[in-house]
Amino acid sequence: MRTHYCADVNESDIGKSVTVSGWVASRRDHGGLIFIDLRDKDQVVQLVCDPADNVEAHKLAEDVRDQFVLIATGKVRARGEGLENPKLKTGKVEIVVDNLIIENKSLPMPFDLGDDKVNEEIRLKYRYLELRTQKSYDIFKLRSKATVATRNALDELGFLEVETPIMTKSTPEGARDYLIPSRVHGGEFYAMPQSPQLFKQLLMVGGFDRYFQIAKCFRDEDLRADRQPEFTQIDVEMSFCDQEDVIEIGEKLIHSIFTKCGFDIPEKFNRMSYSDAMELYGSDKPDMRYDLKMVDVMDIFARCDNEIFSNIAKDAKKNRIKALKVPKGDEIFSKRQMKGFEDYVRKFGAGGLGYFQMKEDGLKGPLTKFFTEDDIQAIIDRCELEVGDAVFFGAGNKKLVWDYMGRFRIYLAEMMDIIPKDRFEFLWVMDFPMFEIEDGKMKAMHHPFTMPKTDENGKIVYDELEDLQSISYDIVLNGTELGGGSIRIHKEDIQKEVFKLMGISDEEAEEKFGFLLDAFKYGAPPHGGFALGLDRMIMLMTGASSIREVIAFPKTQKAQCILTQAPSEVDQEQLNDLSLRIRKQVQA
RNA sequence: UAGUCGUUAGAUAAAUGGAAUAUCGUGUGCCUAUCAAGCACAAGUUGUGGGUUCGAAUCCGAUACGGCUAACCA
Repeated sequence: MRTHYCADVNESDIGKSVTVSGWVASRRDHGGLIFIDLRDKDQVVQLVCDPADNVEAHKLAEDVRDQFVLIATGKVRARGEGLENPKLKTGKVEIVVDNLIIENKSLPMPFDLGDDKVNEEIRLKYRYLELRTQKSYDIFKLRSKATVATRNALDELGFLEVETPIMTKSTPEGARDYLIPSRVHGGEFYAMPQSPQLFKQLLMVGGFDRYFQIAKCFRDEDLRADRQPEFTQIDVEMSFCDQEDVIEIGEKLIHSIFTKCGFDIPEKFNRMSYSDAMELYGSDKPDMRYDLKMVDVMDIFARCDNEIFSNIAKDAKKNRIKALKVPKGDEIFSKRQMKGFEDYVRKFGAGGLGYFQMKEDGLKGPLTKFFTEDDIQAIIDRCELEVGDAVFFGAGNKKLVWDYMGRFRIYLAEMMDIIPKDRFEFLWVMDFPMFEIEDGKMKAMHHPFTMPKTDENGKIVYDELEDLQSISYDIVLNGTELGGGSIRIHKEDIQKEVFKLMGISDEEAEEKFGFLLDAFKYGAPPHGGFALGLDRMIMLMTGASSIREVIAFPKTQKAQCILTQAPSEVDQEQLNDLSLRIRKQVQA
């Protein structure tokens, strides 16, 4: 049908007859002479309809409107002196149309294509029109490049791509499942996978040695700017490996993907322990593009006259008093702003937010009166304060302090606009705790199949269960959790002990994961792996502000698809088939 | 569920309690070299439903919808 894509028409075609096709990006009628910018998948080429060249084509062009579908044949010619358009790749030439076919018409656009200020609801309702823009095309071109690079890189490293089921078994723990009612087994449900975790471990028992999958995953939790109910994960698992082997594969894969997508990133990434990440940055996914580290000042506050602080400082195990220095903060922020920061951290459970200002004549602030001169000097030294700096304090339960001081760090960085764009800072966060206590219950921090650290005899040893570490790692990019993984438990006795520590009974374990535990009885190899969030990766590569931009047909925060109106009610007949009855909500 | 911001023409925005405006788009007409071209003209249920008022886009309740955030996300 076509001889050229619009983008490919160039000076070497001058004098030749070409056929191009696409959508009208703009039409300009100069009275007698009509110009049409024709766009196909990405680029634009200019058509000229001149009655002096072809009366019929010109007559047809009078009816042409934006986004009509055209097939145009004509001679390529150089644009005259001063008529070139440097903004277009094809700006040095144009096509003089002698045969024009209006293949299809279009209603006027319901919104201005390419105007990203347009309400997202409208853009999503007409998502297919937004996809027609160059910006969208470029995003999905990059996404495609990334997935192809993934397949090539892993193929070269000896990984086998295997598909695992979408209709599977509900596994409690973790996020809420999306359920699929069974017709054949009334009252029973399949679950959609939150990740192919258990299947990939079974593939290791199956002897495939190295597996990967670009896997759709489903989680029924509330949506965020970087979270969708269905998302894509690059899922990787390998046998006979230790942590270093897995990290090496992860770095090779990420390096290969980013390189193929045109980004220059290092081959090896920095590492940080989970506990350092929390103590220094108040986050298990610190953004390393800027500094703003926290400093511990609990010992100094223990000596102050303020009982609130000295009491908090008494329990060094449970509590923290952290200082966050903001270079030149006293010069940047007004006193009013500094007080306003307190409101920000209160939203995340902080009792308050103390601050000092470093003035010419020493440290000032509402809290200084509680400290001796020596201790004030100690604070200055510990925080390395210089004139013009401000320093903020958070005190209380360590998890709370980490959380709100960590958020405050990000908030400050955004406010001061010190986050460099166009930079990729990768970081491995290592040695996550095995368990976390939630409502007095021991919960797996990663998942219950994560290998805890053991001694040389393969025994789990710990003083406090909370301090027991696991062999697990997250890969963090610019403050976003790009993915994570772990070495898995492949021995029955360790798995049993972990279940026991978590308070999961043998019966419960059997019922929930019996198939996996059975499989491990038949020679499970040591194995481990990781998974990378593909959507988030593309989001970071393209600088998109929302994950919805990098998903072809995304859902809104209420988990609806505005385009198809899903979810929707179904026929009574379908419900009967599935042995389901809908309990009607009674209007109050 | 809560906090917060928002909802004005097809789109984006403006409007001290007193005539609803602008830009783009759309339609019609004019125009032979523009670069989303220019000129002229044309078309409006202020999300919905109440209230206060001589008079409401504006003030006050209510409600719907959307964005962001929190709880959730092994």
